[in-house]
Amino acid sequence: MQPTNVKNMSVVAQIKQVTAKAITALYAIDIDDAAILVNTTKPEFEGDYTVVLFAFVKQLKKSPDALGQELGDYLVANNPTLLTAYNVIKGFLNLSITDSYWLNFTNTNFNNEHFGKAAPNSKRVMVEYSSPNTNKPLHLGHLRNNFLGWSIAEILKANGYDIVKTCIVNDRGIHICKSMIAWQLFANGATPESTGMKGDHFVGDYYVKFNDAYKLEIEQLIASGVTKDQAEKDAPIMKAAQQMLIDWEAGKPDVMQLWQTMNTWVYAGFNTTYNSIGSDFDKTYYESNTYLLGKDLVEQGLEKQVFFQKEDSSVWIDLTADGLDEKIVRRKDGTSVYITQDIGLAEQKQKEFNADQSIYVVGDEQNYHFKVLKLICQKLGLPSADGIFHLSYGMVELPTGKMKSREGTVVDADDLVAEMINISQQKTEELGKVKDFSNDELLSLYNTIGLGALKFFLLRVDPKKKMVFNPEESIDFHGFTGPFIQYTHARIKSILRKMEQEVSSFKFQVSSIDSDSPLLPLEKSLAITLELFPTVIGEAATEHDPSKVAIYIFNVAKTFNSFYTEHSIANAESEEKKLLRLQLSQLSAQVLKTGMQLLGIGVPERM
RNA sequence: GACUCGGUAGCUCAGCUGGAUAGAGCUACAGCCUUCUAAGCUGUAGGUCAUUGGUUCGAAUCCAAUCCGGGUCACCA
Repeated sequence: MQPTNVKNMSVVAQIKQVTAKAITALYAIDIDDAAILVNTTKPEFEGDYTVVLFAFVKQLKKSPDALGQELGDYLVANNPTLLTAYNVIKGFLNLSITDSYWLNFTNTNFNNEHFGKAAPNSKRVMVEYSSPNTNKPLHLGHLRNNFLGWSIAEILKANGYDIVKTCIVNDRGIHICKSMIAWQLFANGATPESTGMKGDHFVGDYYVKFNDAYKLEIEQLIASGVTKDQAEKDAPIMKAAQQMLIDWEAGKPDVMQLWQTMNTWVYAGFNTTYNSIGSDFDKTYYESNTYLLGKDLVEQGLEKQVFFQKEDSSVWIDLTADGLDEKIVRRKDGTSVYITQDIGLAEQKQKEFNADQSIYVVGDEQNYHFKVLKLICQKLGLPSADGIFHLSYGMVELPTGKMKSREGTVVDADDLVAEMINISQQKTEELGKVKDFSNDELLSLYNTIGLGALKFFLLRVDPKKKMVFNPEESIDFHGFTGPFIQYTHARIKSILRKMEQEVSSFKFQVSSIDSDSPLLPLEKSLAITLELFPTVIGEAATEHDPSKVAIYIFNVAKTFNSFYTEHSIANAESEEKKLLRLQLSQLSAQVLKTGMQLLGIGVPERM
């Protein structure tokens, strides 16, 4: 925090600063701002913010009470624009902020569309997310990944970073070959066009068909007296898939042709899904192009003696000193393993984009992998190494437990999105508030609400934690949900539309407020809540946690709704009050809009 | 087994750089639409913060052990 520009400092930061100064002035002791604990005051006590004094009691050899009195006196006397009163209860120094401070705050920010956002800081961050396999369509787990990736990118942008969004498509490997084999065997030349299916679902079906056929062959083999292990190896369809992978790596023309055709189908399907959920990428990497990367780095690693070779000529790194294992980086046959291409890709990204940080949005089952990846890159001395950050997120489970493709409990992304949009249509029609909307407007509204509900549901919990997706609860549009916030925004916009006269002619300038009508509790708590926005955006970025934003804007919406129910804006007690409330309303709408935008969620003008 | 993450209200989750009587939403119950959108607001009910011990002025938060659950420990990705 730069103490030079007081105007841009949060209230809490200012309190810390003046408290540190006060302690220095009173007791000739240097105190770091960060050492001072400031909380919001509990509602049952008088005051807005509380300085916790216990930490200094011992050092200053004062009783909490005496210290509180002295500090309080000094603070209020020396900061008349910020503080108006104090009281001390036990070791807590409760401070009251002046009304004029809050009036000034709303006055200077209500018309600022960038409120909460930081200026560009000339640092670049790459965010890799989504990273699908091309053998099946996206599911609920991918949605969490996509929403997180998009949101963290937006949050970092709001903190001034230059963002490059990337996607690595896993378009090669045995799983793709399985779909290809099954298509050859069972499709009779069918295509997405001929069947009217979305390409990714079409290909995914053949992946399922492969597994069905494979299972059947295993059963037959076992019935003929073969052991299970042997049957799994011997099943003809599996052998065919493995052969196809070899042919693919050899570049056999007909295999390449089929591979390209089927991937094209899948990409068409993915693009539809990405469009509907709002995912986009500045750069897409394909594993078929990157899987050979990193080979030269293995050589370099051997030269630098970061890696070592075993008798069978396979290449390893010893990470036991770092509490991990030995890890292979090149097979004895000279082919590279997964982590090798990741090292290579990290280097490639660095060359291409030269980012200060590289965030990988990947599930927590790969925690170990990314720990290893970062370590190896560091030991190799790659310039990108220290910037590697694994944004690890927990699995999405159903109330019945984990999603299992074998049991058909996987929630398909397209289905889910469609269902959410459907439900938002039903609810909207039931309420009948937008009967004058055109068809296009209606469709766009259903989309905004349906996706808003879904995205908010998946983003409102800490990414690191696994979460339960309850279909019934997630489609609830009340309480801690996206639609609740969208609704609050629409409400505010409705008021602003109705009071356009005031909005345009007075521009809401409130220069003073009469002493007869100080800030009412709900007015003040709304201002206090709004003032937190820049701090929250900063925290969400440093902790890579969009849920911080979700929880915060829910709070803003709740606080606004209480304020709105209690106080009339159009028929306020005085002109000053009316303008103040208009300012608070406009700033609330602004914060809700920006906050939702950071989550990738739109807010309607009406709903 | 080793490593790792978690266990907070009936359910889903906040709170965890130690601070006042642990908070939301959902559910249940009771109220509030002649006044700016009731997808709203207000209230009631709901807790041994997994257990035990420790650290200290103070522990849901830090430490240790135990119990329970997830993940990882592939020449898969």
